[in-house]
Amino acid sequence: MKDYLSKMTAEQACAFQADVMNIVSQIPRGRVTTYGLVATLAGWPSHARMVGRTLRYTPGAEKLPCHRVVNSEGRTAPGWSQHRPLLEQEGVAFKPNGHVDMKRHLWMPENLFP
DNA sequence: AGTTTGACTGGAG
DNA sequence: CCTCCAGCCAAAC
Repeated sequence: MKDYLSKMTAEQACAFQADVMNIVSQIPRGRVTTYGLVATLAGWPSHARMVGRTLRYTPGAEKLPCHRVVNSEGRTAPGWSQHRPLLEQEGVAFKPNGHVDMKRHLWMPENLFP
């Protein structure tokens, strides 16, 4: 479970990874979410960077709609030229500044915070 | 064992 | 809006 006082064990890291994959796979078409939010949903707040790493390096992530994950400001991943086009072809609107219009596309599960 | 490195974040300038 | 920075934390050096 959440254990902010010690490092992740191999099992926790694996579970975290699985949770991230599971959460990302549920993002509806044409919607987006953020790294930090995914980390929180997985039960590990403050691990946004870990989410990014998981989506980039974990085999199997390519099958997921990982392009529907952007940073908290609605910016696309640096060094990934296809990120923006992939979203645009799903109907995601970008603001003039090149950021995703989060107001319109940010997705959150229904039963997030009881 | 100490340092650097990010598909991150929020705030300052 | 942009860049820079401290805080963040597991992984890779």
